[in-house]
Amino acid sequence: MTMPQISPLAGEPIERADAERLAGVLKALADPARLRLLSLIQSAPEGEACVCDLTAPLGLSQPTVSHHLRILTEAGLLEREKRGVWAYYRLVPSAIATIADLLTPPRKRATKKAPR
Amino acid sequence: MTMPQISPLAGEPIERADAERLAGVLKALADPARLRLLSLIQSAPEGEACVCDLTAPLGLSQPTVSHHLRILTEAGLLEREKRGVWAYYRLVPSAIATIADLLTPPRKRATKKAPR
DNA sequence: TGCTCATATGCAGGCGGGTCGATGCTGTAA
DNA sequence: TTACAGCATCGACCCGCCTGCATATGAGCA
Repeated sequence: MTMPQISPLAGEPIERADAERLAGVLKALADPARLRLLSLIQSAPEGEACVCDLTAPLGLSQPTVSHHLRILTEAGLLEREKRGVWAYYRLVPSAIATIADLLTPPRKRATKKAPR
Repeated sequence: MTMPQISPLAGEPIERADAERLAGVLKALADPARLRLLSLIQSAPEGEACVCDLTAPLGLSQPTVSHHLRILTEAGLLEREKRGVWAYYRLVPSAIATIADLLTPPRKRATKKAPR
């Protein structure tokens, strides 16, 4: 899932393709279980966690947790590192920061001041 | 749809209720048609648009457009004003800014915007 | 080689959501 | 009052997604 380059809330209306790409990333975020996964991973020691650490606090089965982690990884929000038998997931901070920037109505394009 | 108060990507793991509220707002955003609606309304003259102006550029039927506008309004992203026969929609800028802030990890603002 | 544990994948059920046609509702104008 | 335009609601269809169970894969160990 590639990240859109233009902001949907500034200047020109966005095209269909850009809207679909951004919607794809937002769909990955728009799930309670996945939001909690991101939160759990972020707050874990070393900022990483394996599947076995995430199953219990979510109250979901292991296949379901793996499924959500896969969606988040394919969306570019998580990165996976296999160490031995365990698979460690960690956030990709620039990805989420990019989404936040895309959603922020930027006054910065052609104007004077950015009250904020 | 009330807005969550805490950031999902900072500090403590979020609770189920907060995750569901934030996911609800993100679900409203995570649709290509609705992203284009927000973009079209934002870029329209006076920053407002009625349904009849939005049907053609989206290529969707009028009931479908009204349906999406309703979802965005109930999520707190749009506000509706009836003037005569027309219903004018405009952005609620603070709502989208709030979502962007929730997604932004406060301490990690050092990450720069994606180049391009 | 076998065995076990952690994880991923396949499959199926059930539910929610996007879309449209038809219809109802509300102002506006003739 | 009647007719019409803009918009919302209703009903229905279809597709995608969340979930769990069962199973496959793969790594470490005896």
